Amino acid sequence: MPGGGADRQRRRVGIVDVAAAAGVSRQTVSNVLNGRDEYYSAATYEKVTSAMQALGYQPNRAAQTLRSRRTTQIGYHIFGEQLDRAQGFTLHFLQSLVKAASDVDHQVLVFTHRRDDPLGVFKDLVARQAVDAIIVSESTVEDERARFLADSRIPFACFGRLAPDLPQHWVDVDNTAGMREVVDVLVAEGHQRFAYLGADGDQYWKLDRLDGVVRRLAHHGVRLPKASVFRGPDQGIRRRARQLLTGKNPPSAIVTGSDAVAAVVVNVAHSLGLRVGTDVAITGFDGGALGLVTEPTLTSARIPVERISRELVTRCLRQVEHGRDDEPGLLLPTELVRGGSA
Amino acid sequence: MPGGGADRQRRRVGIVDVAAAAGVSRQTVSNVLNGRDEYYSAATYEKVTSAMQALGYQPNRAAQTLRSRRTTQIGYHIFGEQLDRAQGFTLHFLQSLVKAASDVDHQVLVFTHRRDDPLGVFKDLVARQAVDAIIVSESTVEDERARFLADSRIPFACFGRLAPDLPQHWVDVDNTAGMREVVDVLVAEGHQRFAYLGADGDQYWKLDRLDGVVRRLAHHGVRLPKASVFRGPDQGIRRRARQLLTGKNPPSAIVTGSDAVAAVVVNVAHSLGLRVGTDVAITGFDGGALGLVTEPTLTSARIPVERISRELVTRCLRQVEHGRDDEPGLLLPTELVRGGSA
DNA sequence: GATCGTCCATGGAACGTTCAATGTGACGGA
DNA sequence: TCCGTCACATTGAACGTTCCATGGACGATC
Repeated sequence: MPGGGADRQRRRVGIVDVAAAAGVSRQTVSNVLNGRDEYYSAATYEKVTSAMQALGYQPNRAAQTLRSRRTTQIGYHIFGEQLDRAQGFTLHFLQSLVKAASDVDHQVLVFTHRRDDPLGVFKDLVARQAVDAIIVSESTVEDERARFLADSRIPFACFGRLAPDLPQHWVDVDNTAGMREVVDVLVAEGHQRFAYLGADGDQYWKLDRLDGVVRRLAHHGVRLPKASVFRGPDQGIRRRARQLLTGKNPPSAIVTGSDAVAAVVVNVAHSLGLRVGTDVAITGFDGGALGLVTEPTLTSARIPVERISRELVTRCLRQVEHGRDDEPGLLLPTELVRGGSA
Repeated sequence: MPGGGADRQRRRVGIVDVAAAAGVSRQTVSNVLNGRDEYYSAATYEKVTSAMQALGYQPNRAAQTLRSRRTTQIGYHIFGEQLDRAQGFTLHFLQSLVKAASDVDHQVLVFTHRRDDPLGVFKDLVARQAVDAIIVSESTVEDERARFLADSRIPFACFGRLAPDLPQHWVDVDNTAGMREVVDVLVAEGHQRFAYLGADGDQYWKLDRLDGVVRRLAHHGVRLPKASVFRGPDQGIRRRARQLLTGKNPPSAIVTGSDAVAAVVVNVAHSLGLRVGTDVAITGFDGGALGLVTEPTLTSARIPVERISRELVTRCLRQVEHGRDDEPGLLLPTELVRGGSA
């Protein structure tokens, strides 16, 4: 093999190349890389970083992970079936999660469960060192995924409050308080005849929202008749909204459990020739993009998605770093968005 | 240190432990793991797999990646701004992508670009060995991301057709053909007065859909007056739909550019007291979940999301394995979904 | 009986990084 | 002079796997 084209397959530039170029040792480069500033002087920092720049060095994550046992990846569990109207919200949340993770130099790995072994993936991902921690959304109070993760001592955080006997690694929205604000606004504007429409399903947050409305109205001394409350699928919502608005003594304000439901109700009201915001007030819950494309825009309780993502990521990292996290669960307030619909 | 609690920090079970338990060498275990069946007998396969089972062995991905230079991860680029109605579709697509990837033992890493350096992330992910390949959706014909990836010799695949001078690593939907089918159905049912409503934006697929409608109607000898064509934002759609339906000589069929637009138009029609599917036909494009929650369900051209995801992943893996892929771009037909709206 | 090919299996080295321990020179106090 | 301390820098080993070259057994062929 004489006369060979030497650099037929050039080696990737690694930490040793940087070390050589900067005239220091491997470990020093590593220290600079990991910001252990008590171990190097300002002068060496300069030498090392400029050598990195010159060589176009990028640390190899596989090697870092192998040695340090940290992946800088967070798993996000996404349901395979989620085909309802919550899609807009879910995507928005995912986007903000990716953003929040990248702000602390982490990536998001999206995964679904296998049908035959719903919980297996969770453990596999960690065992095989694909992720450091897992974020679960739409968790229930007695979430089996959370329980499994806790039992397996896998760092995790849930979007959705957890039962007291579970580790309190959760962040959630104060649905009751959010509805309280919404009701207060409506009452302040003089509304007296209310109705509530929401999606079906027994998720606690759906129940909480209704509950918040009921309680707050009671507090104001306003009656919410049984017949004016309905939770069901989209078609049912549509039918019931029409029924309510065309019946005798129709509600002047319809509070709904989500922006998606509100959008449907707004359309029904339009179809009846009613001016939304004037003839009838309609409110939503979410405060996402959907509320901006309806006409008029929705008055709603905005869920602080960005903050939630940040907090979830923080909770994960604390567990990864300290092996535990004693921070209690976090209940975040919503922010009232005043649109034209109320 | 006598009398020590020996297993205070037990070593993770690795390939050597399996080898020892099975009475074979490391490499043999590795061969079994990677399915190199020409290198081991059925008997050793048995021994090895049962040893793995017994020890609960999970291969360490970091080590595998480091040595083999393969991550079994695919990057998916997601826009930070995507706040329009396409959210439902995007999430659906992501789900199917995760599924398609996991069918070939790969994971999906979701990432966004940094505002200051939109293309940097693409290269970084590959250089740092976070992903093997990248999937780009909503690509334009002259997509700069695609060009960058091609120049950087990074394996990739686009959802959206690419210019001929770019590598043809793309899969797309035949929008024109899809609309052809839709129009054919409407014409067959005797419709003569048409209108077209679609979202604004100059993405080629939006133009293609309109184009498909125009051409096919011409083919049938049906006129589509300029005044009956409109592309614009949601509010504009709503206004124009009302205008069309209440004007003199209203269209009997409204073709729309997407299920999202169709849903809006359906609502407008409802609001005017029209029976959708009887008084006026309305069609969509996507065939996703949205078309099922409207009432009546939408007649639409279904985009074969699952197939698209599979093909995209396949294209990526071919490039990763062979260093290249000469397969041409793939234009997939839609599938006509007959709902009650037409 | 030497040679070859096939089948299965093995051990050394390497992937690129961080951990853990050790070294060095300067400085100050006893 | 000796020792301890501090600030900075270095070296050997390890992480857990796959690549690569080689080895032995066995049967077939010359």
